[in-house]
Amino acid sequence: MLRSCFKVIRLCSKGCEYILRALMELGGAPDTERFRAKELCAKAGVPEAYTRKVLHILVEAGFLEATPGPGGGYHLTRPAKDITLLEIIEAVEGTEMERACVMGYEDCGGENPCPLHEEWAKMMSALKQALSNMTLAEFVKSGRRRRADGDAPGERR
Amino acid sequence: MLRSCFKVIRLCSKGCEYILRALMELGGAPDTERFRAKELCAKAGVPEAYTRKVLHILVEAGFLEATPGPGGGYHLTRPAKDITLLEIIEAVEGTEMERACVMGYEDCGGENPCPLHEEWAKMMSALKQALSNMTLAEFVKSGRRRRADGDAPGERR
DNA sequence: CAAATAGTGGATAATAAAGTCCATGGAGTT
DNA sequence: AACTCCATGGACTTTATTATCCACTATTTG
Repeated sequence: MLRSCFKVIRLCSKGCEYILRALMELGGAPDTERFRAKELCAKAGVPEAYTRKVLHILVEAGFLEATPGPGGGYHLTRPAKDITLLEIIEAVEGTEMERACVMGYEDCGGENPCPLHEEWAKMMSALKQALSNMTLAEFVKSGRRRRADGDAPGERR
Repeated sequence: MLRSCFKVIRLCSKGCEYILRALMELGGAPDTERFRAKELCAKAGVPEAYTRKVLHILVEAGFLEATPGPGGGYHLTRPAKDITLLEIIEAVEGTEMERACVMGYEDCGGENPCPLHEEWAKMMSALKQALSNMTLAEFVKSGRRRRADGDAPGERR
């Protein structure tokens, strides 16, 4: 193995990972309740300063609305059951994710696919399917089940 | 999107990408023929010095044998049709790839899975399946089809 | 209006990954 | 033995990603 070896096969960047972990902590009434970045990040055990940036992305993308000042915070602009994980991930990571060639060819696709193109395309399609089938509401709910099983988040690595 | 934004959803590291691209250039008689790192990397359009490291990994892993000196180079230790892509990728990347939690939880799995654990596990399993179904021989062959379609490798990004 | 709270934005630091360089050493050649 | 070819190994540089800091602005509360 290469000495400085990677986290290979990643669904998404750290930033995206963090926002997912944070959102998972939304808790009972994710639709209406306001939450503050500080608290949420603390609960989720993710770096606040960094995760804030991602929260801001979600504001710009229209998923969240931000209110400054005392009593402020973020809240969802639409019900959690109408937001899919795919939407969130794509908002954070961009939508080129499925376009990138696994083997790094710039021109991969169409009549000039890399040997893995077909398989990878299938894979990505299944992945998108799965992610678009899971709503934020469901996601938060299974997160709560997780916590209920007794767990401290903990950092990877 | 986060400004300095990643290549997300990666099958593997650059090093692994390079070795795949290089191996794809093995050409007609991948079983017997010796090849030199320099030529292969040039053909594949991948950075030689870096890819050499990965070649060496494959030597240590027993896939390749290296012969120094004039007329030397590398050659496969077993027929290309008996080597799967999964083997190669795992040799380069290590086998922990499927163990890593998508959401970055260290303790994900078993009775305490993250909300995406199930889906991701299915995905990874399908991926491994696909990669273990493709032999290096087939891989090289489809690579040749690719080149025949007229392409210059080109760098990503 | 002042004070406190929260998000915004930019600059910068730290870490990890990718990539390069060069000296070393083995293997054939003359 | 001297020379050349080619893989090896380690140190080093560069770039990308992750992470933090701090000054700034908006908004509510007293």
